[in-house]
Amino acid sequence: MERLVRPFFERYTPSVARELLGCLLVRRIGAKTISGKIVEVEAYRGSDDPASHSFRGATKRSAIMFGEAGHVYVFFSYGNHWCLNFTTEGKGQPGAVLIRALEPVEGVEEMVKNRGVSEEGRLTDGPGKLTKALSIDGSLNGEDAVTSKRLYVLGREAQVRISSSARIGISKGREQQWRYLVEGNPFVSKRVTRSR
DNA sequence: ATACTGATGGCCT
DNA sequence: GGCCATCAGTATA
Repeated sequence: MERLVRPFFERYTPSVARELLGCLLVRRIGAKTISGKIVEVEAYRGSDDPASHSFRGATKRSAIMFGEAGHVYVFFSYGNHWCLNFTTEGKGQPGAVLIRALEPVEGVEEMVKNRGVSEEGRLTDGPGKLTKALSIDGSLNGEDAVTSKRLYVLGREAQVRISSSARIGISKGREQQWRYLVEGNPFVSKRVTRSR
């Protein structure tokens, strides 16, 4: 499999999001490799998307979304969890794809250790869980996934069936069906849309 | 099975 | 002060 290149990310965010499904997310820490197939994502854009961090323009947190596509955007959520995104579109045109769930492929023992659990099940079926499993935190914010040795994405080998829904955990922008899942994959997040 | 809640911090009004 | 791109635990059925 080939690593995803810059032009892949420099497109309309929902298209990038759909095509990230089935790709392999790779995390390398020294000699160790942890990887998983991307099975659930969400697209976030800019001034047309009230659910996005970049809706009201660039802030210290969201500045990365306004920069070059293909970079890692990691933010701290609910005071407890890190969430992983890849930036999209062009400079000045903000966008990012949130990685919501993985199907573990390599380094399962390491994931178990990082998660601090005893069982193998449900290691990466949520955005906060997969960052913990892959040891991803704010120190990777801004990393260039096109050139990084620590965190990158390999293209998919086979076509996947995709279904979509409203995004999870947001109250505005629910009209967009910008959450994408690999149809029938058991590793997608189990939480259902809140009705707040 | 669903429903609610505490933890905990950054960002917004 | 209120609102979150969350999760694990507890309570209730």
